[in-house]
Amino acid sequence: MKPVTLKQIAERLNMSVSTVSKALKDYPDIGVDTKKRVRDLARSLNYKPNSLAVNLRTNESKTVGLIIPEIVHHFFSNVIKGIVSRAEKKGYLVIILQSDESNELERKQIELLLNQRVDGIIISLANDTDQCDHIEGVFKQQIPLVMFDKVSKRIDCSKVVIDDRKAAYEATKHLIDKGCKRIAHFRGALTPLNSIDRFMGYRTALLDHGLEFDPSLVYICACDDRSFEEGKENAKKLLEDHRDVDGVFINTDLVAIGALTEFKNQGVRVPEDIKVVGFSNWFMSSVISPSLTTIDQPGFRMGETAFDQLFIEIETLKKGKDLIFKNIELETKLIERETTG
Amino acid sequence: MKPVTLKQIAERLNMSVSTVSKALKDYPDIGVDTKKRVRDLARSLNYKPNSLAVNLRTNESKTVGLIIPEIVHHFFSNVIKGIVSRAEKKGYLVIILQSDESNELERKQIELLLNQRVDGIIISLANDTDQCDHIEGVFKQQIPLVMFDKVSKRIDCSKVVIDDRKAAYEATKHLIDKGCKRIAHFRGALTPLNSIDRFMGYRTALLDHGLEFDPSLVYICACDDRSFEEGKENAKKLLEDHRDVDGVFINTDLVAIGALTEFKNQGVRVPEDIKVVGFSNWFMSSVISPSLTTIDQPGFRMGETAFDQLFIEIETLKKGKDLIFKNIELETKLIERETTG
DNA sequence: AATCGTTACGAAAACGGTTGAGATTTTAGT
DNA sequence: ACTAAAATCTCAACCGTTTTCGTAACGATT
Repeated sequence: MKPVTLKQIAERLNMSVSTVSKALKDYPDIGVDTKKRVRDLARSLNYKPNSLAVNLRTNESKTVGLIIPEIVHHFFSNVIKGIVSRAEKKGYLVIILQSDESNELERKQIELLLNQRVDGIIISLANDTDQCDHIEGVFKQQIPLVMFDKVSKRIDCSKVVIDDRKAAYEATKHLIDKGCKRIAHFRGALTPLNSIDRFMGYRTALLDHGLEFDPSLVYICACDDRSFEEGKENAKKLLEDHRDVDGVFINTDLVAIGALTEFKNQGVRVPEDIKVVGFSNWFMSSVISPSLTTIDQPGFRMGETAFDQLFIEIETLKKGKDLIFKNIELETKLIERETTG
Repeated sequence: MKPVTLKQIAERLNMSVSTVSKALKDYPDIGVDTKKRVRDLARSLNYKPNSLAVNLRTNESKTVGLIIPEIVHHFFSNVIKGIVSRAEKKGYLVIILQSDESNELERKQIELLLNQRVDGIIISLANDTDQCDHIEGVFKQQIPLVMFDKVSKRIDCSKVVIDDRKAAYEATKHLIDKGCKRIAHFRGALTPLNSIDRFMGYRTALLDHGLEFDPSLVYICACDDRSFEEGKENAKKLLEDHRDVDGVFINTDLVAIGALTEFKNQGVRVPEDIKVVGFSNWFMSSVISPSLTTIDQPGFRMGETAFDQLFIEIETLKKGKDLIFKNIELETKLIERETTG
């Protein structure tokens, strides 16, 4: 009923616990026949080491923590999947927590993970996280931490990101190439780095191609769970303010889909009257009509990469060596679909 | 640098480790002033109990395992969110694994979780899981297990489900009420219980309302990552075989969206020529055009409920009492949208 | 016969906390 | 003053493994 322990095996075989332990771990100082006897019995009793004990002894938990702003989200669930799949291969388990875009929750959850003695942490910061002392705490405990997607310049650690600026530049340039002369931008919140970078990419692309940058064409949205509505609202405002706009680059697919809906409701034709480019390549963007041109943000690979880097750092730290932080930028690509057709 | 231990506190205060431990846990046999001294120091040193040690001693890990077929999935990510949020409130952490709809992986992952000594397991079975001896193993270890969504009749345990049959009945009846006379059904794979139940609900609804049940109107799809394509393919076949069909009830929203796409491509008007009802109420169903009438499957609440039940069972088992398995059915509701407008 | 080197195993400390059973001191009751 | 009863604190075992160090046995070497 209760799981078998080394002790029970030792008693049955009339040997000491240490011998059994060593036999199972193939220590050279155990006789071959003893090893065989131990292993046979262990197998037949279905012995599995108690990880709680192993963890305590070895001072590692073989688990990593993952904190993301929102679980129900195409991009993040892809990241989760990437992390989980890599972790499993390396014998690690993943504990998931959701910060709900709240800095405060994020703090608590980091505490939680530290108390749980996770071997490492992967995090995408909440939107309202600007001060990061809670993150510093992680390094004090000698636990590696990798950031992805929403990162902070303030913290010195490995980061897995895309080149938001470049991607946004490409998206905007695509609109220009398609003949757009007056291009609006629905940007994300003001603090997150990636939202800033996308904005910068948009602006640079305009200026590089001899188009005027007009701040009144930039609309802000929080990109939270109201994204879709925000897209509609911004689109509505846009149509009221600027009837001459012929292209929009939008910070997130979901917002873009909201905008598309509003355009359709008001009889504005896409792509004939306005062309639209989104960001992230949510699955639904490929199945709506008109399908949405967007930037593919490789969530799955970001997850994989983030874990791989974390794993390297865990191993490095175990060997007592110094960490070398990497800034890994993954390639994005423009997916051309009907909204810029 | 390294986390503070009880021992260190004890030494500083010239008392024994046990006194410190008890003081922090508010044992009645420790003096009030001692308690205060201990607590003050513990706070100032930022003491946090080492959960690895606590876990070993108390023989509980304060973590639960969750196995789902697919992480990147609107329904499942909602479930995850529900579970994680409830677990966190009760001081539990959640380890997530993905079975990828593979029975074999499922086995391994259950092993993994058992070795990790999780306090409980929540699982939605893989499509191809029909024999369940690996699940029996969980109960042998006295670890509670709760199934949700894709459950098995073969296993005696608590289950959180929706009344698939009733929901499917309602969906089909809705089509009938809207005037459909010849209603097709795109069903899920053959083994999963919920796919069978939905099929039964569909059939019963037809018969109850004097419509003929025609097996050739039933199409099968695996509902895996090719769902969207499957929807298109089935729709294509349907249009080839049965031009007279005026309504379809489809096992999953994503398949339905694939079907809608094919209908649109072929110039079949929805809802005028064919009315469509999906299942699950994926977020995207509300933002596509025409928006999809569907059955709302409360993923978040299912997650919450599953964890709550698991929690009850964990507590029950701790007290040494016998478990009472519950079969919890959550309410679904029909969301009427444009595809049956 | 004393020394040495192997080989094969065991004892015991450790990891960091929990907890019941004493031990010691203080307080109260007669 | 003497004892019973509280009140407070410490001991020590324990959870299941890992790992260092010690040592017994035995044949080989000098």
